[in-house]
Amino acid sequence: MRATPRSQPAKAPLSKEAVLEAGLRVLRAKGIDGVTMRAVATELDTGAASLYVYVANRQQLLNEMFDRVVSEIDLGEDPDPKRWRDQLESLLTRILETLERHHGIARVPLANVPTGPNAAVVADRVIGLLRAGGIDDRSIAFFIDVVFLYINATAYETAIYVEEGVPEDSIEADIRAAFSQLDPTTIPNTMSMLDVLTQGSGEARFRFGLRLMIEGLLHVSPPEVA
Amino acid sequence: MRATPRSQPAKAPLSKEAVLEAGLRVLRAKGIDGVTMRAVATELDTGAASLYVYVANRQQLLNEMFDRVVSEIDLGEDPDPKRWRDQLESLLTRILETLERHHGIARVPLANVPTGPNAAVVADRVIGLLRAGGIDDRSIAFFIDVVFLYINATAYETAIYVEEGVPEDSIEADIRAAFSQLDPTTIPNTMSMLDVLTQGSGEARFRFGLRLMIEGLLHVSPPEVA
DNA sequence: ACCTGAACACCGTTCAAGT
DNA sequence: ACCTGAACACCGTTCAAGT
Repeated sequence: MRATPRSQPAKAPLSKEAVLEAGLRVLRAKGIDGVTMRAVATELDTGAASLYVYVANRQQLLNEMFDRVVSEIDLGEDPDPKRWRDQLESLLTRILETLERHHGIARVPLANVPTGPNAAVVADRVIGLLRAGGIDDRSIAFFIDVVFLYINATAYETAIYVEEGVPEDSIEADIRAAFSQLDPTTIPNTMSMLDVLTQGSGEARFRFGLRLMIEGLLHVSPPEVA
Repeated sequence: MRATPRSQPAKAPLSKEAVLEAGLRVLRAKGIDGVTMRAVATELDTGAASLYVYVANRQQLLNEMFDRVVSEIDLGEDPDPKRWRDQLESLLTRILETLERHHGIARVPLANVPTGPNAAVVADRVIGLLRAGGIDDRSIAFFIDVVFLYINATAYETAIYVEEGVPEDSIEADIRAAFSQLDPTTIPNTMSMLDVLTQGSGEARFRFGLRLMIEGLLHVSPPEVA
């Protein structure tokens, strides 16, 4: 049997597509810090140098991976002025969940304004929901910035705890241990509400923050601009 | 002349203190990513291995540097129920400014709950101001989390732009350029408010977010806890 | 045009050896 | 006890050489 091209061990040819998929596989398996050029290359049975034909550098690889992740987000139903608040809160929560499912990918939009097509569509839907709620454009412009920063930071923080292997329930114990090391007279308020401070899941805290921002939007006057 | 210890070239003896100060000098000069064990060691005229007598590892060095930075924050006057909102907004803004003055140090509290003494005192003061405003403890507990996440993420984002040398005014042009690459029919809302979207300084956006959260606190019911 | 091995200039951390 | 050089196991990126 002659080794024709077709009978080769079937190593898939490289392509930007293949590089991104390999990157996402590595992300799922080892988290964002595990996504090194070498690791992605190994996943593709090649050397790190080969990737540079398809991506300019590691940062651009991560940027493109991010936009792929964002494409998974379900935009939900069209904006309905009667239910815009619920729709908005649900969409924003789905965004968070999608980012959290991809350990640490949220560091990417934290590090540079995402300009991929999918991210733009998601942001556009958020704007649409706010308009359905009758919010003025200037407030919307600022709100978008604030709320995405909040979502990304939340997802990134979650990823770090997962990466460090901190079990959710040990955080409370850690915090208590740390506070007990300090001089209680310098932090009287904290000491008098230690129980309350450590209550509530990350999810509940996130949703409370969302509600604060949305409710605030209904009571704060639009920002002045120069 | 015999070389007595006193007549040596006066290399300051190492100490945790000295290591932290060297770390902060490197931070000011090269940003958070420049704070490598080797760079800090060079600053002290020694090798990286020598630092491990005083700090367990790089992460702990950064943690301790962070608490030192936090010690610079001016807590302001004692909480006054008549002016608590202004006091709170000012304090939170001063926290942001202090973090922004130390390029990228905000990545530290984003990566692990800060448990140093100075951070605890600052948080305690924020709690005190909220109590002066009559906010209930459960809302305070969640608010603290949310607002510090917001501040840290804002400071971190600023640091990245500075590190990458992006001039503040080029961001608008970059965003416009990115949007013009996309299919306008997929982002109708965005296209119809492009001007508004790029208005406003980072400072103005940050303060708007703060106002949303504080105003929200006055209109949202306290979170339920299991 | 695409792919590759080797090299360059870095990292954090450990450890045996010195004082 | 403190300090150190060298080594280990990594990085991202470049480049000359191959096909």
